[in-house]
Amino acid sequence: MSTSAPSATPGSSPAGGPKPMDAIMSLCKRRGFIFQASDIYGGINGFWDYGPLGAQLKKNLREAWWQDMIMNPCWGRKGPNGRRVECVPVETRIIQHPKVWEASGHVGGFNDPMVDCKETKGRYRYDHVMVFVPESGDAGDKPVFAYVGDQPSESKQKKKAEKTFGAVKSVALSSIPQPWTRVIAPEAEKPGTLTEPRMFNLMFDTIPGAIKDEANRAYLRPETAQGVFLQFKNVVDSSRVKIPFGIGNTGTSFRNEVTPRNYTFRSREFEQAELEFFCHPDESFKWYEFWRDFRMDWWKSIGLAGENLILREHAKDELSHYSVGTSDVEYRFPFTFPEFGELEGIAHRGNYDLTQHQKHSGAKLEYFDQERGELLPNGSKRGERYLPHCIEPAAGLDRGALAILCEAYTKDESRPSPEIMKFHPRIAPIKAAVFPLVNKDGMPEIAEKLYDAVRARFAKVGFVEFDEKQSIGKRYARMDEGGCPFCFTVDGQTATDQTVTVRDRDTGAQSRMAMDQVVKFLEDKLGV
RNA sequence: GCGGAAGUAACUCAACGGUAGAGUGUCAGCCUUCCAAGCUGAAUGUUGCGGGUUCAAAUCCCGUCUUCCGCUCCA
Repeated sequence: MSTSAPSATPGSSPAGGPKPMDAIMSLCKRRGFIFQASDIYGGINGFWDYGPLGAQLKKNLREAWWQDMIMNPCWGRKGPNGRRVECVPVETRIIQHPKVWEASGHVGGFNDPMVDCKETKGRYRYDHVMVFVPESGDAGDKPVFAYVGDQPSESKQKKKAEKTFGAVKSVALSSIPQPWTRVIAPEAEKPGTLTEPRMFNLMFDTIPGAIKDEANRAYLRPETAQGVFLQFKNVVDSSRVKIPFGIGNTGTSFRNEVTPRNYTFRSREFEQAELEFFCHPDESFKWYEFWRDFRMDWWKSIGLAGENLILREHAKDELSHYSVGTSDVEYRFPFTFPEFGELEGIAHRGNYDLTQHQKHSGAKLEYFDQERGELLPNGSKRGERYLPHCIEPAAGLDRGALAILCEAYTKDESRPSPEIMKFHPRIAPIKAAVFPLVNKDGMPEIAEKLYDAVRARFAKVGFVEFDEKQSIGKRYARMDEGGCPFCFTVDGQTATDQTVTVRDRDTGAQSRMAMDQVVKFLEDKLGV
């Protein structure tokens, strides 16, 4: 039988609005994609675990990135220099020397309590803010004037304070009882615009070593990129790479997000897949465009095609201080709809990071390029010494997995199994399933044999399932929710002509094929 | 961080202050020759957690945690 109901468009609900996020989350829990971390203890804010299907889904995503970025970069596409793109991997640690994060700029004004001004949007270090009050210390109902030492606000506020009180003295903001309804912020006009002090400790910290000594404080990395810069010289010295080339790094990072929100989208622990591509400054912008375009194509290739994916070039005033160009690959999540949320940032970082680490570590990180410089009489080039520029495509694997889950979720009420996860076969955690149509007449035995063969061949890329329980309809439905793209069923005809049916998840349509063609069929469909 | 809403079985949800239930799923058996079909049965709950009020709390009160929504934040 062949039922091919019209399938809903992946990526949007039939009405064209956002898909129901609660239904997606419910399915993710029910089928073992995503669980809340420490669920039985009531959960922990900002942390999520993956269940059996989710773990394999994410592994497939990570593997796809590894293959297409490191082992066979850009599917063999030629770079702007007309040559093959070359990349190598590293695997660097979550914990590095604390000075790394000083050099990178991550340790700075963000580990101290800060107060914000609601009127001017100014932000001040709490312990730096002083206040002019009357000499007596009692301002009565009058406002008092906050300032920051050695800033224009100091003299300005002092004048105002003296006009109000006459003789004044200055005290720390922290000595004034909250709420600060009578405090006028440094650049503000109205009183009471300062928030209470807040800690912006973005980075998690820890103390390595058996003895707890503050002097040893180290941080859990907020990005994997820095590990690459730290090992740049070692990689160059040990692996015969030549500029231009990339170094990829994947792994867990931590950010103490102020407000974890939107399911796994803004988690405090998350996994990144980052490539740092080093090139000569003169060629850097071309490489930036190259990577920007490839990364967009890549996300499309694993199933995020459609209107839900966009490439957004950052405006000038949005750029980091070191970047001359940044683009985001963004996906229209149900919870951002109709806006988009970032999946990956492709940043031109110039030579900022290598410069910083060279300065802070004292190590020489320049690259000696023997293919550049004037031609010498002996036929070789003089060479050129420089700090390479860096293009950084930095993807969030958990965000990628979430986008894939959202994109795949399809509700089709016309199907007996209305909820279908339409994963791209390459990413699908379950690759195939084998069923006996009924649990008798020799069918289970034949099906087991087929299952063994398929599993032996494809277990390295995902689950291969065998299911003989309950009705065939329930088994198909289960596979639809798990996102298994192909189900092979042994039926009464199999014993006589060695054929089985293959059912397509997205259409429900079936066709018959020789049993010994099943492995070949899957090889083609799964691309392995 | 602020404001609002919610939290009961794996999922979706019921239950007047008075014995915690249903549907779905899961599991087992029977049946079954292609789509959550049928029959029979089973397991799963300190009602998020901790206090309080009460003879009695899923229910009322307080605290706390988590999730969702809106602000804020997102180096």
